[in-house]
Amino acid sequence: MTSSLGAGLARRGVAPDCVQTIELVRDVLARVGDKWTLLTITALTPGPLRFTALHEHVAGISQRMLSQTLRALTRDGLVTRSAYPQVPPRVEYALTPLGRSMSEAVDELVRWVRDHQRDITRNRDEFDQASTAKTTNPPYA
Amino acid sequence: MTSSLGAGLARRGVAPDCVQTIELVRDVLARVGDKWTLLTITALTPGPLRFTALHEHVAGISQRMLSQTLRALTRDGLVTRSAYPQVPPRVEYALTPLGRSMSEAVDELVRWVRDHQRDITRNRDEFDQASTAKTTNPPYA
DNA sequence: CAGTATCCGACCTGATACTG
DNA sequence: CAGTATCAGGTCGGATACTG
Repeated sequence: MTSSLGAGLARRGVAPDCVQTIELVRDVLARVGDKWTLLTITALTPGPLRFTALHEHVAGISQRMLSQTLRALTRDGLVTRSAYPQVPPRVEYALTPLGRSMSEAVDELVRWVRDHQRDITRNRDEFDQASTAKTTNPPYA
Repeated sequence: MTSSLGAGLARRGVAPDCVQTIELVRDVLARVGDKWTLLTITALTPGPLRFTALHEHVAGISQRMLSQTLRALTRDGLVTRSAYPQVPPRVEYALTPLGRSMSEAVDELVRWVRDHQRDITRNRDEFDQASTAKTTNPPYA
């Protein structure tokens, strides 16, 4: 079996710490899957950046979302926030070793998606076409 | 560099198909990170299951959400839906080879999370404590 | 510069009820 | 059995305006 999640995670009555794990997994997965995290991490991969620089690199993000995303990443220890007491203020964000480590793990998945991109989009097209078709001409009819 | 996303994805002016890739990546990541997908896939890993069986295996899911999750997975070609024309109706869901393939890729990430679980929760605790502390006793003060 | 505060619409989710 | 329809509550994200 493929599952490092353990057999029967979805069953009722799994061990509490296993449940805790699955929740954290979903949590991390959800974070990396949210609208801006992946882009932000990618922007930080070459090296540290200041808030404004990030704001420019991650096209389309608002200050609010960037700030929020960075705080979440910092909280998890994936990114460091270094504030230098200057006027005007200067704050640099950088990936931590943990952050890079995760980034690499995520990259596996990124690679998978890239390798199977065609399959997925084709499947979607077929599905959508079939769904549309059934209104005018049901399959198997 | 670690990035199979390519350098500068977050920059303006990246190649269109690269943008398409990143969007699909986020899309897949978001799906796998949503509340029920991982649990559903895990439930299907041992073998095919009927709708009601899934509903029982994935504790806490509503019919609505299960139906929605399954449709999304089916659309992407990760799961097959086989309806047998009987009374009462019988519908079986199963992972496709593509679905298993993705499940394995995801498992890498799952393993990573499990391996770094302690780090993350510790980081969070420290961060939260520091945040709370600053109200009563600012750090570095 | 590096954020925070506020408002607001869109979307996601769960609960409940109904159907082929 | 295997769903869909509908509604209410909460959350997410963007736009805008303001601050140390």
